[in-house]
This record gives sequence, structure tokens and C-alpha cells, in this order.
Amino acid sequence: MGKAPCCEKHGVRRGAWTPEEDQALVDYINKHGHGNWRTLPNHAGLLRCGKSCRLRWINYLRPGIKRGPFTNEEETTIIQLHALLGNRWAAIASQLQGRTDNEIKNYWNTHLKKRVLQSPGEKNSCLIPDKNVLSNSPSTRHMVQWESARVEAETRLSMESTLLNSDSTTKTSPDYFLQLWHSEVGEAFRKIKGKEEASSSSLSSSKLEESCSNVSLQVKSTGTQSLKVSTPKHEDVNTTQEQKASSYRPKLEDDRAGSDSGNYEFLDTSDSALKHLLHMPDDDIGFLGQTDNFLNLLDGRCD
DNA sequence: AAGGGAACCAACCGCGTACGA
DNA sequence: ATCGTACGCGGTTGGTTCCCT
Repeated sequence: MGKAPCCEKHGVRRGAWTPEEDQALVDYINKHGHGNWRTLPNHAGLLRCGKSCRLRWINYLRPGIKRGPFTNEEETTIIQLHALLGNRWAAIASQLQGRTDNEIKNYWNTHLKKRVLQSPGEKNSCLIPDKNVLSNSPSTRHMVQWESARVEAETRLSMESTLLNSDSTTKTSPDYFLQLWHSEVGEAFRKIKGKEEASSSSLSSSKLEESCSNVSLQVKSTGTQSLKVSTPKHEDVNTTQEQKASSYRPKLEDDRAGSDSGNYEFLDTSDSALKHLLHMPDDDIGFLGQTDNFLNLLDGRCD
């Protein structure tokens, strides 16, 4: 709806906060609470817009903010949650005590993103497919095809759910992925790290693939919830299902494979991917394990 | 020592959503 | 049902610091 003007451009300070401004903001909020951010600057005697005050408080002044370098555990958590949630920094931040979405976003963009993309052999690389790995490993190719089929199926279910169930918003809640994170799915993700530590430095790619496959399976088998990550916020009711389905893919690709379009060669249509999967020899798709779950999903028999 | 590029990060901007009138 | 307002979020910018030559 109507968009509120950001803030008055005249008579409002911008740029770095001074210690005096910080103190004034902290004092005021400690005394009165933040209340209405828009009116707060006037009451607190600050020449800032409410938005700026809110940001300064949330990202810097709020009690419990953890400063300093990220620990290895935090890094791993961010990487894994990012693989699960995409660029939903607030959701990721909610799982890291004392870290703000802004800090995590910055840390991802300046440290982790590069590292994950540049180090295919390193930990968690399975979460972001690498072109060489994809082309070299049959089981990984199948995994990617599986993932493609899974996403497509979930997209379909999401659309059906939207059409059939007006309460679909509860199923697309961002919290759903965090529930997954705290369930067996998250555990499977974390197992990757555990295995890695157990084998000290030489975790084989097949084991990584296995771990990733388990994650895929468990994400899928947990329910019929849609992939909110790739669901457009506004959908034209006249949009065809095909158009909708195709509109989901680029987002997934962006999130999973970066900007290298060469990585998408295996992201074919759901039907062909599915056929491919279901006609594979058992030993070839052994890592998938529970094909029944997928069929259940398609039948809508999963909870 | 200087200067130029890279890296970092606080802060800003604009959009989407929730909610009340 | 529509509109206006406030807030939250993710993307981006720009100032500062670091590092290399």
C-alpha cells in the first residue's frame, strides 16, 4: 500500500553516529522504551530519522549484541542456514545469539560467500554445487536432478495448496525452515560437520554427497510445505502454473549455484528429471534411499 | 613514505507487509 | 474494501581501514 516517506531530508543528521547521539538514544530507550520509532528522535532530542535510530539501536546499541570475530561454529551455522534459507538474514540471525542480520549479511558477503564459492573441496561445499563436481560425479548429478524434481514437486504442491487452502500462509511460514533446522534435517546438516571433524581433514566427496542427499531426503519427507525461499511474494492470479513454476527456478539457481549459469545443465524440467530418477538402477540411486517418500509427497500423503 | 586498490562494515534506501482507521 | 502509516527486511552505498607495491 502507500509507502511512507523515509524521513525528512532537511534538518536530519546522517552518517556515522557520535558517542553523544548513542548515549542519548540509549538513555531514552532505557528510560521510556523505543515506543514509536518515528516520534522517538523528537522525544530523545536527536536530529535523526526514526529509521536511523531503530537501525542504530538494533544493530549496535541494543543489549546483548555480540561484537568481535565470528567463531568457526557460527561460520558453519551461517553457511548451513544460508543453504537452507537463502538470503534471509533475519531468520539466520535469529539462530545466532547476539548477532544481527546486518552483521551476518556483511560477514557473508565479505568472507563466507567467496570462500564457499572458491573452495569446492572444502567443508560444506556440497551445499553449493560446483561445476566440476557436478560433471564428474554421477551420483551428484543424480542428486541435483533429485533436488530439481523435489523443488518442482514442492512448487506444485505449494500452488495447489494456495489454490485449495486459504490458510496456506501458515505452511509457508519462514519458521518452517527453522523448525527443520532444529529437527532431524538440521541434524543431518550438522552431521556433515561432525563427520568432517571425525575424519580430521580428508572427508571423501562421496560421504559429503551422502550427507547432502540425506538432507534432501529429509527436507522432502518432512512434509508438503512449500519452498518459501523461492516463492514470489505477490502472485498474479492470472499467471499460469507454468509461468509460476518457471519463475521459481531462477531464484533457486541464484541461491544454490551463484551466477555461473554453467551449473544449471542438470536442472532440467521436473518431468524429465523425475523420469530420470525413477528409472535409475537401484544401486545408482542408492544414496536416495527412500523413493517412497517422494511418491508419498507427490500423492500428498505426507504430513 | 605515499598512493592506490581491496576489504570491511555501518548506515541508508526502497520495497513489502501488517495493521488500524 | 480501501487507504495511510509504521515497521522490518534485504540490497546497496560510501566512508574508513588495511595491505600491497
